[in-house]
Amino acid sequence: MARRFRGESHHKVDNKGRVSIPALFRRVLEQGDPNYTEGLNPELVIVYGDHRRNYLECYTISAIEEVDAKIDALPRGSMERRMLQRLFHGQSFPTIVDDTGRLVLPAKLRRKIDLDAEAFFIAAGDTFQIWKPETYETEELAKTEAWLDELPEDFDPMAYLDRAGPD
Amino acid sequence: MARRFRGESHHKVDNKGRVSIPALFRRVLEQGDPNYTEGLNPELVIVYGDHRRNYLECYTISAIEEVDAKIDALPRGSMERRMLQRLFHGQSFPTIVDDTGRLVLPAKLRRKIDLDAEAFFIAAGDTFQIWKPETYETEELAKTEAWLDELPEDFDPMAYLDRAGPD
DNA sequence: TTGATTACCATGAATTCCCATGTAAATATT
DNA sequence: AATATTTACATGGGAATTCATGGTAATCAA
Repeated sequence: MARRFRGESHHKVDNKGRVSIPALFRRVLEQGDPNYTEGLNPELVIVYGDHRRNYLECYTISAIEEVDAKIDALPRGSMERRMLQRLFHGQSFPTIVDDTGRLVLPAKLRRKIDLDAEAFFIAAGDTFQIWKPETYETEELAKTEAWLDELPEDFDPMAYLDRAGPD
Repeated sequence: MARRFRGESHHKVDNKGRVSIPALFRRVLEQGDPNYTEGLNPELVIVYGDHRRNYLECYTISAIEEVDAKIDALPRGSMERRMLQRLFHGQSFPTIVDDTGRLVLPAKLRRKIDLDAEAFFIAAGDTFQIWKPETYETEELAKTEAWLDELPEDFDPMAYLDRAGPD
């Protein structure tokens, strides 16, 4: 597996939709773009999904190519394939990091996740997500808090690490 | 595989049948036309199929050539070959992007998918589709909603990615 | 010769490009 | 260790370009 994204941070979004990508994430995007060479700017793909998803998920080129290959392997005409094509090919936006390390989020994408002056970036394995800070707090945190609350007082999430094997 | 189409958007259709092709799709059409050179306009092939198909499927030149090659490889006189020839050779329309990045859809094609003032474009792997927005919503979306409803409450379609797959 | 198709021109809005600046982080210098 | 120097980062502004769309004139086909 390629290098992973790691970390979280907040960045300003200007009225043209420009937002700085966390510097560490940029390094990963560079390494994940087979066409990237020193001096150039890496490409990436933003998957925004349907109305049920309220954040943007960003893939490196090699990560999205892996997804594409899996989709291609599904039988033509199958519902699974159509669903995934719609999500990854239709509801997505290919773009490129600009010279100053920013991403330009078109109005359509900003509107979709109700983003205004600030964006919250958080790593998620081989992708990273962009959230409206308020949404992240109310939805995501509340969700995991609730989940943790159902577990025994002294439960250690690390326990899950050993459950799933090395696949 | 050549560069993929990615994204979705709505565009106006005027009464001459002119409709803008999403700019990103144009780039892919250009790259997929072996005869394209800077300044010229790329060609493409629109496959409309029989009455059962209610959208237009657009192929780059190299994508359609791949299809043609596969058809040529089928035994002469076989039913499969005849079927595919009818679909890809008969029920299709070769055309070219105009100087302003638009496609001109002849009345016949518009009538076939009941297109009027607006068209919905959506990428699907190495082709893109043109739908009447209402048809897309009622047929495609409704169909997948129904399908999703049959799955467990918390099922994540992404799970399909890991089922099949070349790796 | 009339309706349809194609070629040209026009325009506002959105997007990209290029340059600028203050600040934090890293490195080098006494 | 303390200070100076350089480099990387986050952010902002305006000019230049591309896009989506509409209109009119020229050309074609029946």
